[in-house]
Amino acid sequence: MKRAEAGEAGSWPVHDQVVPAGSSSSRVIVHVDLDCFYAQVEMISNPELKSKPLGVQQKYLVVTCNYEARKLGVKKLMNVRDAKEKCPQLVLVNGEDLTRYREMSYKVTELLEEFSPVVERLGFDENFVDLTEMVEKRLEQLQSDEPSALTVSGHVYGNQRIGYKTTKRLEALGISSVRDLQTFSSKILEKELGISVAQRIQKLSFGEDNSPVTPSGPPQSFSEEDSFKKCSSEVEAKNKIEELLASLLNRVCQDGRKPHTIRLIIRRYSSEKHYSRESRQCPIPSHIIQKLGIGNYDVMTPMVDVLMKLFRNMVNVKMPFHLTLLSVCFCNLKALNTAKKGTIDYYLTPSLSTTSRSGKHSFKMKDTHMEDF
DNA sequence: TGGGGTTAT
DNA sequence: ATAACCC
Repeated sequence: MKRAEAGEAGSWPVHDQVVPAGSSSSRVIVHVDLDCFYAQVEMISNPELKSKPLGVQQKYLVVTCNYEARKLGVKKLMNVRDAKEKCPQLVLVNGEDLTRYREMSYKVTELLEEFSPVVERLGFDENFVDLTEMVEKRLEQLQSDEPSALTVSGHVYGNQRIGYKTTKRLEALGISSVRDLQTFSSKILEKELGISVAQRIQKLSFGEDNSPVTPSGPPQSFSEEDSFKKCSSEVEAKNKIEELLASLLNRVCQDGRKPHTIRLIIRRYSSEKHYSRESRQCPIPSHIIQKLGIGNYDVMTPMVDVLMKLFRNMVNVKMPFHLTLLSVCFCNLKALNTAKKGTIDYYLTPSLSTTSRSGKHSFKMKDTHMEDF
């Protein structure tokens, strides 16, 4: 059972299931959910914060806070004004740069991968670990050592969080609780939501989730975004895009793989709630891809040119415009190593160094190939 | 509502 | 390219 959360039973009708010992279908999946992760990272960085009510701020939101702050009435995603009003002593740190959170997040995942490689990430602060194999092996070991009555049982809890849109559609059908969903006609639900969504959520309503834990592996995309009150000129947009791109290039450089697609995302100002984004993407020209490992100096300008073309494709710069968000995304990541084993290119990777700027590129031996010798 | 991510269509 | 979902 995945996504089982004992703590959240609350008002939800809970469906406990006994997992029989040795049952061939039972799986052992641990859900590791770190609470107030960003705040914890900040407290590790600066232990003086540990004794204080701490909030992590992004723009005018307190996106998360530590327990001290929670005791004093601060909630996740609370307005900074409201939070300060509730808790004037609240210490705020800026958490708009996710670099350290992302790094710590992957450290947690890597730690869990030592128990089993089957670890699925969900956001930066949740991991699902499939420990079935480990448990089965230990069970075998125990049974051969001491074949006394060995019974293992556990229980799982059904938990439902249906997404915003689906919630609205279900409400329209008069479905507002898990019980309602359990008893609702499958046929009608399938007609309303499509067979895929209908069957899945109805199984979930009974606490049945047999979806596998899918190892996340390295990320499929890298993106950087920035929101703001107003961006209404091309120059302004270009400056912001350059900032986002610079950070992204550093990240891509460290990752080692090469993105083959680039996307620009905008959010236009709208007085209504609507909150919708638009994007344009295109393949990254191959001559730029080739230079990607080498350092950012040579790629910055041509890449900005590409992005500004995407920008003008979306935004008519001859007309007034008002944007509230810009985001750049690298995706379609490829393991760069098209080089054949045994050739010199296979063993060498372009490297950042002082000589690379003067036109003489340098190369580093890849650690992963040391074992080849 | 931030600044990210994923998968399905 | 967008929509919907997750945190």
